[in-house]
Amino acid sequence: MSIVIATWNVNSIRARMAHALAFLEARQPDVLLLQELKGLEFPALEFEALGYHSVAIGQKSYNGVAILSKLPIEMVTNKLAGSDEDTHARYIETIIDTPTKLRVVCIYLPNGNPVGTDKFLYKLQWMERLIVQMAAWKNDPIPTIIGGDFNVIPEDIDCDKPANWLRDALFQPETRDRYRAMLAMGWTDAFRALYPDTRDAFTFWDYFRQAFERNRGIRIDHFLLSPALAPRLQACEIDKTPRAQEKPSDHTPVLVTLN
DNA sequence: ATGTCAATATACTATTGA
Repeated sequence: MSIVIATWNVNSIRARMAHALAFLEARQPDVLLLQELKGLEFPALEFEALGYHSVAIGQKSYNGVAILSKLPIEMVTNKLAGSDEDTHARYIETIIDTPTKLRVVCIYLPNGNPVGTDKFLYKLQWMERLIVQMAAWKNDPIPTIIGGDFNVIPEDIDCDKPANWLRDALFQPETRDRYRAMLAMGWTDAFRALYPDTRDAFTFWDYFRQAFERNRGIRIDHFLLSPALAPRLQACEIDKTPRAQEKPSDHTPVLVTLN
């Protein structure tokens, strides 16, 4: 008895609907986390026709996240605690009956570029708020999985060439320190735990300069497992198929299998 | 500095965010 959870930044659900439906048909994950919906409308009925319930929080033009689930799903909140001013649609927290309860959290962590602006400070503050939440969940009886676009390049081996990313918010020491603080608390990076030395395993490639064809990418879409959940990690796979199709998202899906 | 894509307003083009 195992459960498969996938995450994918689709870069507009409207533009990527055919890709999303094809991915669900091909891989049949039990749960799919989506980021960067880029609109207020969410096509819940089309996903329901494939047997997926959904919860979504949209925003005009930017951001937006959703969770699709074949299993019963209950929305807990769509706001990350710790700020009254933050109106971005970047967070959904749910409980899914697997049939034992599992806390499934979908995040679209702020990009933070350019460094030295309010955007970068917002990113760091958002990470601080998430860390506070993760500390609270660490000892909760319900195991937790956090998946999504973290906009963090954790280590040098998670990019094609560190020199290309030195000025990028995704690669700053402040950013990486906060990600490492999450791991230091006892959370597990699912992909890296299974493949500690694997290089050139990326989840995002820029649209320009034939970055995908040359595999000049970064690994920024992650699954973090709470200490109680980590022993149930079975597999983690980056599926590059959707990125190779016509008019793709710049990200490709990651799938994790839990027993 | 460059490059590409998607959404939107400024609307057969420019701006913004990524």
